[in-house]
Amino acid sequence: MPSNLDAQSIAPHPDHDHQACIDSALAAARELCRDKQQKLTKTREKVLQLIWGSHRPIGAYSLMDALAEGEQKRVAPPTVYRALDFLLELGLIHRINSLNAYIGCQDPSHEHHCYFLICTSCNLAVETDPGPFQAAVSQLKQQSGFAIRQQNMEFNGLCPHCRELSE
Amino acid sequence: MPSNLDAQSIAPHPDHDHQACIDSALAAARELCRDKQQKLTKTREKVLQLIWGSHRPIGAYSLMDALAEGEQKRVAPPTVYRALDFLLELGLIHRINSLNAYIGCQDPSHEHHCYFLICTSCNLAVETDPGPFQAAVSQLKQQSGFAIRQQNMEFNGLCPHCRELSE
DNA sequence: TTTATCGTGTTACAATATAACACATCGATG
DNA sequence: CATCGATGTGTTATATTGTAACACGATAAA
Ligand SMILES: [Zn+2]
Ligand SMILES: [Zn+2]
Ligand SMILES: [Zn+2]
Ligand SMILES: [Zn+2]
Repeated sequence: MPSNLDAQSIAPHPDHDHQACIDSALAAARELCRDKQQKLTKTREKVLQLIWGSHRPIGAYSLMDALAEGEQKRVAPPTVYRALDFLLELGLIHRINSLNAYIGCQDPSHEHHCYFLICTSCNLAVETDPGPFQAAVSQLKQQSGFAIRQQNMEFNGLCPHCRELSE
Repeated sequence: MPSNLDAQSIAPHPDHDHQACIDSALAAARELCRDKQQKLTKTREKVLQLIWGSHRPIGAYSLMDALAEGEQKRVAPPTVYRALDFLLELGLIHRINSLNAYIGCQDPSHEHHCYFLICTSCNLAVETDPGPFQAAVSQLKQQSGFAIRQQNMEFNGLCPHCRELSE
């Protein structure tokens, strides 16, 4: 996990140095692509950078709008979706199913399950450690007889910042 | 939870008496609507019944197709979505975000979080007990500072039946 | 140079969901 | 009984999210 997050919480502080998040995410992406012999093309890198524009999930069509900024032509949906598919495949981003939106992965260096806390007020999405849940998952495998391959958790509520504001 | 499920697993056995599932689901729905002073209209009841047609999530447009069977006219999307909204609101059904589809709630008598195991082969979706996960959730609340209001888990894998078939 | 592979451009379309407004039903109230 | 308000439905149009199919271009291996 990146180290420039609030020490008291896994949620990024509103005042944190977010450029550092972007830089380290892009650096990690380049490294991962080198390792896996995949090409981080201009389009893919731009999409990843835009996704890392915030810690909030962003939709495919918003990404198209963002890509269009300062350009002559808009890209068509397939262009964005191909980039998203590539980034998803490599684990550089996650899809938030409840929002039809995409967010950067905090730690793409190894595959992992998709566990998120999502603020219903400001849309902040924080990736969390699946570890503490694995005992319950094991039990569930036993009881259900399912061969669980993918875990996806999306919890909603108020982030620390929005809690303060709502008091 | 209904009692006509396989004793060895929380997954419904392929040969179980499914009509009993439908009947008890509809009975529970009528009771809940009476308690909450809500009207289970013809459309709403029909939609609920169709959703309970299987233990697989079904999409809104498939429901529209099913509603059209043997009828002169097709209903328009808003009709189905209104019924779905009503049923979701009352907790009679759940939405499976990863599939854009809807499935009957196993136990609508009290509010609870949405925890599902979903078979990637046959689409069987089994609702599971959030209980074993709550210790980890508490810890997560502490560490994240989030006020968690809603929990949604969707785990994918092979159901017991499909595991056997794939061996 | 040829060929194969990969990434992109472009057009059209599919699938899911909602907005807005008209109408009908029905029970409460006068 | 007559009227009113609340709720549910019908209807049309449209928004939002995502894909299929095929053509083109760059790159790199043979
Ligand atoms: Zn940041
Ligand atoms: Zn927030
Ligand atoms: Zn059944
Ligand atoms: Zn199965």
